[in-house]
Amino acid sequence: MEPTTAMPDLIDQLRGCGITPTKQRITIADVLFQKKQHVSADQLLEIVRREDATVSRATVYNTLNLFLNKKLIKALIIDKSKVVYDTNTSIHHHIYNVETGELTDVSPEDLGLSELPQLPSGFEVEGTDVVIRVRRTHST
Amino acid sequence: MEPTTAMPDLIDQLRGCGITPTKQRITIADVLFQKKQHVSADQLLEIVRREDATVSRATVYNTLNLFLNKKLIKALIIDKSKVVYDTNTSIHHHIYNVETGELTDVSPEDLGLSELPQLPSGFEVEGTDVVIRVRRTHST
DNA sequence: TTGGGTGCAAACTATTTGCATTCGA
DNA sequence: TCGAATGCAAATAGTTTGCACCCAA
Repeated sequence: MEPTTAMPDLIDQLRGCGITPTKQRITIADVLFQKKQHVSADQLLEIVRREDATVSRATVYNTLNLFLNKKLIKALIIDKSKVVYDTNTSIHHHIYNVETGELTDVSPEDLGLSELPQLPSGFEVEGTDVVIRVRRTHST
Repeated sequence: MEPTTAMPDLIDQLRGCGITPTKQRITIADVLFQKKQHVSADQLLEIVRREDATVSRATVYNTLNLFLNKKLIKALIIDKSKVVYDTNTSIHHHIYNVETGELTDVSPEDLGLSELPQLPSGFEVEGTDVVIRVRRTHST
């Protein structure tokens, strides 16, 4: 892979967000947005290193935080010490298979969560996190 | 406070759950269920130590996990590394004030989240976590 | 009495940070 | 070139664990 010469779209996108497109950041962005999925920092580090073995754990964390600040990704807290990063930044929710760890997106409409409770006036909703934990019904 | 002689209800409740009511566990349960609120492990340790200075951090964690297993409390993950424990074990959701850290309960009815998305058959819902993050609208 | 519970400190996991080196523009 | 970005390792925060001592039954 030749990150600096290849995938100019990705580079432009980063630049457009005011992010200096370094080799590691491009590789990380490539993995994140290519394999559009929910990844933990550790999984991300592992995958990224398959493409560029020189990327450090610190850089992965720094880059994730950078992308978070720039709203390129969302952090998703699934469980105590189980954080995954989501490249889908539109409003949506999640179904979490507690047995397999599999995560599925749910659109707000499918949730019937159109109506929020009336908040005390003077407050605004910053975001709503919904995680539906499911498991396979065991016919045991 | 004389935990072993006072509050026999609490002791009976613990015993009823198959929990040996030790001095520390009674104090912790007292704090948790008296000040019916959402507390972090650290806050809990601090409050508990005001009643009994000899309680160790490890015991607080061990007891919280014990109570969790016995379904006496629920863990509530609010933010990356921000876990609070909730003595309200009925189905309900939360409004989180991101500025003050204040947590408010919301009943499922108030959320209009009566309808869950149809899951693939063979799955059952284990639980649904909803956190609505709010902030005061700044009239700046 | 005695096995489970506790306190302490060390271990562990996930993440952040300080600093010297390297790289992009 | 030169400041920003990186890698490394050490630091930090939150939680768990091993082990000797202690206490509830």
